[in-house]
Amino acid sequence: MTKPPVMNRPSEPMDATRYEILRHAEDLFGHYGFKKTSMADIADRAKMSPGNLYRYFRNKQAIGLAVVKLHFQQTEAAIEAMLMNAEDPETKIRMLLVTGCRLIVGEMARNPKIMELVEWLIEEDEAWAALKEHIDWKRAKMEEQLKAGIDAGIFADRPVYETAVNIMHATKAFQTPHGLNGWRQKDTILPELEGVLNLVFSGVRAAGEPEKAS
Amino acid sequence: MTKPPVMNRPSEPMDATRYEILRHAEDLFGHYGFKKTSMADIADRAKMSPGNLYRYFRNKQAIGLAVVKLHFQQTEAAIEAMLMNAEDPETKIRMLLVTGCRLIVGEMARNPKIMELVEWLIEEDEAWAALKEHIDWKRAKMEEQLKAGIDAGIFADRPVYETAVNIMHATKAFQTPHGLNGWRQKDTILPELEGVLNLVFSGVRAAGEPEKAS
DNA sequence: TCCCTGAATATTTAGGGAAAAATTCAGAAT
DNA sequence: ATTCTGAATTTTTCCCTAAATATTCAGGGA
Repeated sequence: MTKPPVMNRPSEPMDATRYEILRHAEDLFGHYGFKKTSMADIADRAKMSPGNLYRYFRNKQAIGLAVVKLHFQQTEAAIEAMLMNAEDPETKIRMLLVTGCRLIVGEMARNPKIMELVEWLIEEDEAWAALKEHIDWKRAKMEEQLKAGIDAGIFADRPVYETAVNIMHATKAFQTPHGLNGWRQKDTILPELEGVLNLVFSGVRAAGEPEKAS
Repeated sequence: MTKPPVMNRPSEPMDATRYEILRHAEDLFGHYGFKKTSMADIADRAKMSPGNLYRYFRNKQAIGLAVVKLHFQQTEAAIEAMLMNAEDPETKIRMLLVTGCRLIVGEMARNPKIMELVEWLIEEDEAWAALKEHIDWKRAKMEEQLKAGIDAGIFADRPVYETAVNIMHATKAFQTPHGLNGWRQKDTILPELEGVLNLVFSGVRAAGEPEKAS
């Protein structure tokens, strides 16, 4: 049984009215979609006049963006929680990426309207910065684990930032709603991501073969 | 994992009329875009009546698809030519992917209208099979080189099909018009692909560390 | 002053008929 | 028989206006 998604308490300071608007907006966007939800609908639910919404948000898109940002925050919190269960750096990196992917896929099934909103906002260049922040967050987490793995002698000693960026690129198609749409059947995604991760950790070259200058 | 058969891809039998239609259609699609080119336009250029087009193509989409297939064939030919310049398997695999990416990026700059057509056809599920064939072609080429590398002792001895699939997934975002649109500035793509390839060939783990069961 | 309302204004969307384009087809041309 | 034409038919797009919606703003109540 799946509980309906409950929004987390936002981490940024946010007054009660602002939060009240977001709560109802998320609910309505999820039910009817972003475009079919009117400012009047939101105002009704939040028991205020349409005009008042503009004291808290520049416009309707800004409300959509705030909802999306909350979802990113939730995802990050869920990933943090997951990471507590793992011991070694490799497993943590795998979890970081697999959990992220699983959450998006689950969200696309459970809450397609919100995912449409994310995609649309990204196309409109609105959510680009937010998505980039989320990706940077993941990459930074990964850097920590790469560092730990190198210190433990498990990973080859290579620059962590560059390596993290490369891993992010190699798994890019598994991490954005945009990229995930490229797949036809969503149920093969996780094994495929596992495959890429196996490759990424092992590499193609035989042990002892020198690296090529590219 | 089950390997799909690699089928011969002889271009469909193409008589002079059929080719004449395609020539002009490609030209018009490139100039005005697929949707703004009418069957009447194509018929005019090809000096025939609109009705006659339907003796050679089921409908307008089929013409678009044929144009796209031609582009895939051209790309494959260009890649084949490139591969002749390389000696060792690693360089060949790198070229296979880098050249493919470079060609798409170049094509997107030079011929954006045709790339839009590709994307649109894929969304309409029309060109999906053609794209899949193209991807399978690349993957099969890669398998050959993996095999050669393993035989030469340069690559670790792992199943070539699975490895090739994983490499394709890891570079997916660099290989489809769809995926490439996810990038903001196209001029950083090639270095980023190089980075992913370095990672893929070297792997993250330190030499001698055992592989994990995933 | 601060928070808010609701009517006024600006912008976007929806519906429906006209125009254009896609597709079909009866039969002409070769 | 085969290839092709051009008008007839079906489907899609375009365009325009009414209606819906987004956004602004002048002012009301704490």
